[in-house]
Amino acid sequence: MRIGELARRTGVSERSLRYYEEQGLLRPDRTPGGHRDYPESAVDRVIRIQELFAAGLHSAKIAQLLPCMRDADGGPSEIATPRLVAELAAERERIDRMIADLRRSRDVLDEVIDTASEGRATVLRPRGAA
Amino acid sequence: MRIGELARRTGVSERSLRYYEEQGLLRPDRTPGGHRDYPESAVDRVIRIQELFAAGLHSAKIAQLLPCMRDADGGPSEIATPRLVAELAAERERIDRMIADLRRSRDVLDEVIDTASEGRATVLRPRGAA
DNA sequence: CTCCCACGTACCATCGATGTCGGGTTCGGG
DNA sequence: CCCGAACCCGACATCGATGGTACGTGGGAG
Repeated sequence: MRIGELARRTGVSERSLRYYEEQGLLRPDRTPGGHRDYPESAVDRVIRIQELFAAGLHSAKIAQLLPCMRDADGGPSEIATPRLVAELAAERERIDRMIADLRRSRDVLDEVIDTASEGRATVLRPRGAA
Repeated sequence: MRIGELARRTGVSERSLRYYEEQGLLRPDRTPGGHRDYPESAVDRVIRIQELFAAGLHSAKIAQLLPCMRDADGGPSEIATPRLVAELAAERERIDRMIADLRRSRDVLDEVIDTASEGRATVLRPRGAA
């Protein structure tokens, strides 16, 4: 399929798809005229790329990681090197820490939201200075 | 305390502390000579600011949020407006989605790491909380 | 009074993914 | 053949927090 359809089906802009290719994350064929021609599997791949970006991985790391992932087509086409595995383990721990941080921040937001709810009740039923 | 000590105790650069002030997140007193003079409570406050930044909140929203938080000094100095509460609830959901995404990405990394480990000698891999 | 470090302000640079713009080319239906 | 839509490419802009630089000043110890 061409870039327009892939953009529509993934929700990712054409600009970003070209950027992904520039970063080595996608390698579409080209029509004789030079237009990009993506296989069906590109849809899943783009979605996975987006997830990894959301996890804070940089394009360079994703580029190393992608060939080691189980593709929709079958098994991984490459096996991660020990060095890459170490880096991924580090990313894994970073993600764990990030999840913990996010949980704390979420709790903070909950506290403020709760306090505001109580405050509103207090406004309706004043109880003296606090 | 002055900015250098606060930077040392929080691990946040002086540059960032000045930026926080510029964004209305900190309002230190000034010495007669113009140097910033922070209260002891600024340490906790800066740490909280960092957590909120890590959660993806922008400085403007943190500026609104901070006065509504329970301070080390006592209760919140302000109560969140309904409008702010709505925005915070939206942030809360965004954080929830982010956590879910991060879990998925972590699983992806685990899969790659596992695949790489198969066939090799058993590798000790930290098994964090699921 | 003099040092010198810590501090002040102001400004420009950086990172990475993405937006945007402009000008040129390909494609496919009529 | 013609036209408009879709595509290509290259280059510049953007966002936000932070780093870094340059240059001037406060402040405490000697």
